[in-house]
Amino acid sequence: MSVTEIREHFPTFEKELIDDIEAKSEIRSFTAGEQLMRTGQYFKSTMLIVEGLVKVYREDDQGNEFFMYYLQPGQACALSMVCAVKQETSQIMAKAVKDTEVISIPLAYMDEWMGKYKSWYHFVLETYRARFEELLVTIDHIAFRAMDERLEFYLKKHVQTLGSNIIPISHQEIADELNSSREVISRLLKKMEQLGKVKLQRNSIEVIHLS
Amino acid sequence: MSVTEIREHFPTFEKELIDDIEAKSEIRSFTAGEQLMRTGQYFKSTMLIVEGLVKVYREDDQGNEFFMYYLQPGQACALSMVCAVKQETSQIMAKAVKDTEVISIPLAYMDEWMGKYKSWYHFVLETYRARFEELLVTIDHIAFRAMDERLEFYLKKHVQTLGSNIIPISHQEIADELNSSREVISRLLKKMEQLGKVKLQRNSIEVIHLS
DNA sequence: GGAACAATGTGACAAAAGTCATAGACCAGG
DNA sequence: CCTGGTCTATGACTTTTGTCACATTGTTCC
Repeated sequence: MSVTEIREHFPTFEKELIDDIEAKSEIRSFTAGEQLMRTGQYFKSTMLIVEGLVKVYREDDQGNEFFMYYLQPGQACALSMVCAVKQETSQIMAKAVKDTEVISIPLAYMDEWMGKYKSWYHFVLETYRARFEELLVTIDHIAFRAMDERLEFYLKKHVQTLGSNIIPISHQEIADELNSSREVISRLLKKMEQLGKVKLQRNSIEVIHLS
Repeated sequence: MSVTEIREHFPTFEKELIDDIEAKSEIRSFTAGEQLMRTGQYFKSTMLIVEGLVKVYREDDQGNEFFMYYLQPGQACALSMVCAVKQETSQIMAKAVKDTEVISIPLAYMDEWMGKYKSWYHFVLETYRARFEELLVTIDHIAFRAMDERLEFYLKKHVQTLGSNIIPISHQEIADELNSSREVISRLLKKMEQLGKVKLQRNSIEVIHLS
């Protein structure tokens, strides 16, 4: 991991912090589909995303999963930070969607830098705030919105995150992530296609325009 | 606010921190039913609960509200902390359930103490973690559970929080907080009464035993 | 090309939750 | 003790979502 690369994705970090990161952290790579984190796991480090895309989701005892949010380069997993400090276990799962590189920072420095580097302190707090807000938006949707609206929101978010209006995903996968059933998603998608909002192909959805 | 009182509710705080709090914070009182915080408000301070009980809930554009969690003495509002740092607006509402006293700490010290007092630093992070976890539990419930289970959970939480198995609340209020309708809640409660789980009175519910 | 499999489409039905209408029960103030 | 207001009960109905069964269409790999 070069200084330039770190600076590119974390532009607010001051020089000394970047040096410290370079000296003390470790790069870890995950191939698409690999788990970064699973329920019940203890953390010994906190992770900053440098390359790729990570999906964060919740899973209950019966194996139902539920999509929460994506992490992109320049972001960090709030839970790995917050659990790290108290040595608590995680209640969420994270999986690499694309091939992914993360900076793995040992727990000890996480604490030390909070006092030492203003930019690190702000980064950590901003990470908490951003994830907290995302959870609130998630709650809004599942509490207040019906499935058709949630599906549109889900597609919109994917278009933004992937930077492409073609989403490579099956109806079954969407159903899992929204905790619904395949038939329901298929029906809603078909309705959206008739309204000209999307175009359906096998294993992918082309988003034309959403409200 | 006396040193003894602060120490009682925040036993982990070191002596110097308590002195600082005493010197620099302000006590604010709210009567039952009063709003501590509303959507869109800017924060100039962060609040620690000393006495009473505060309900934190979410509200959407159409005025639907949605119960998130209670704050009790010894706890703090994570959002007031996290928003404070970035001067962002809040997306939640907080209301005093009982008469409530809070320590109001100006934003400036919040930051300063993070570096200065280890116990403050840990308190803040633990606050984030705890609220984050509570949000995750909330998401689990609305995503994975049906209304009957959610209702039981809601009642259980109230019994714990209030320290009494008689909950003074109307069916309509419960319906609002679970984002359901009064009739649905009435029907479910009636079913629970037939199963011997609760006893219904006007404006209150006596919890006998929940699974 | 054809077998085997994955993904999608669709009708019929069930279950859960929301809505509407209406009535009775309870309570507070005059 | 009557009256208006709030709270609760309940049947009938609609809508949404979930489930089941089965047909159809692509895809992959011999």
